[in-house]
Amino acid sequence: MARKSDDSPERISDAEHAIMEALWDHDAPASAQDIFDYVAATRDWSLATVKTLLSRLVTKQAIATQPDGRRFLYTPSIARSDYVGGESRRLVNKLFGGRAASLVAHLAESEALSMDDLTEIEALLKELKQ
Amino acid sequence: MARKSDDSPERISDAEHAIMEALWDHDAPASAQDIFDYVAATRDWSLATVKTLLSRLVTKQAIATQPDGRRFLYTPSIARSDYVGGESRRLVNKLFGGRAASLVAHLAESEALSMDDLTEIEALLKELKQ
DNA sequence: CCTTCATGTTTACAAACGTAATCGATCCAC
DNA sequence: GTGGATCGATTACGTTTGTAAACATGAAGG
Repeated sequence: MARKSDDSPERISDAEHAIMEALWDHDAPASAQDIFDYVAATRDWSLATVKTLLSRLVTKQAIATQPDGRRFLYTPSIARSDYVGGESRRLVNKLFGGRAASLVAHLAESEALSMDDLTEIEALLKELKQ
Repeated sequence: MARKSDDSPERISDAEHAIMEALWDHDAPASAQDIFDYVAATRDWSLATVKTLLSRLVTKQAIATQPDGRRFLYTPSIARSDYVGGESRRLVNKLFGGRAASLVAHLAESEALSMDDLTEIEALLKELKQ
């Protein structure tokens, strides 16, 4: 048998990720031009580049298209929080043997967390624990 | 002018990272063969592949060599904890706008943290806070 | 000495990525 | 209806990555 029509969530590259962020943020279906305008602030890309990235994302099934006249509107087909979760997990697996607590420990020890952060997290944990 | 003899810590790829882990773990200077034996457990690589990755890492100045007879011994030139810190920060910047606390929040909410993890982290925080 | 083996170096090659130009079709304004 | 603007699709091209074979060289054994 073997998987034909797929499952494996194709890896999204850095440049592609910038496009995804634009889509997530601008949370209605957006045209290529919209995305281009949006990312122009941060990335110095040509419209052509944005279009290329959009097609690649469509191929990877990370976004979906819907026709709108003679153009397309694009929508993310995965939720940002799922993506973020996946990437976080990847990192935790790769660097902390899958133990998320180790990540937190590392952040804390390396002072990536301010005192305020600590307090905030502590409150959060308290809430989650009960 | 422009930077000649460099600074920017060259990005380490996934495959290269596996080599780094081997070096960090096997914490004496190691030969290519040593690394090969070491990673054989997890990655089905040929010795040639390991050698290629080692040279690339040398080029990227992530590891240093010291001659040992007619071969080389390799040593990481960056500490694992620095690397881990850098990668973690990268992720936090990319996905959480630089706010590490958001990462923790996300892990917690998405139940990437078990009850035990929560307790463990809570204890950790308590310790760090005072 | 000559063969064999170990070792680093060079070269290889396909896939993914970053970045874009070009092409073909369509729509809009004159 | 014609010329320019606008779109998606196709093609391009250099770099990085994954994976390795081929090559050169020196050591070691017989």
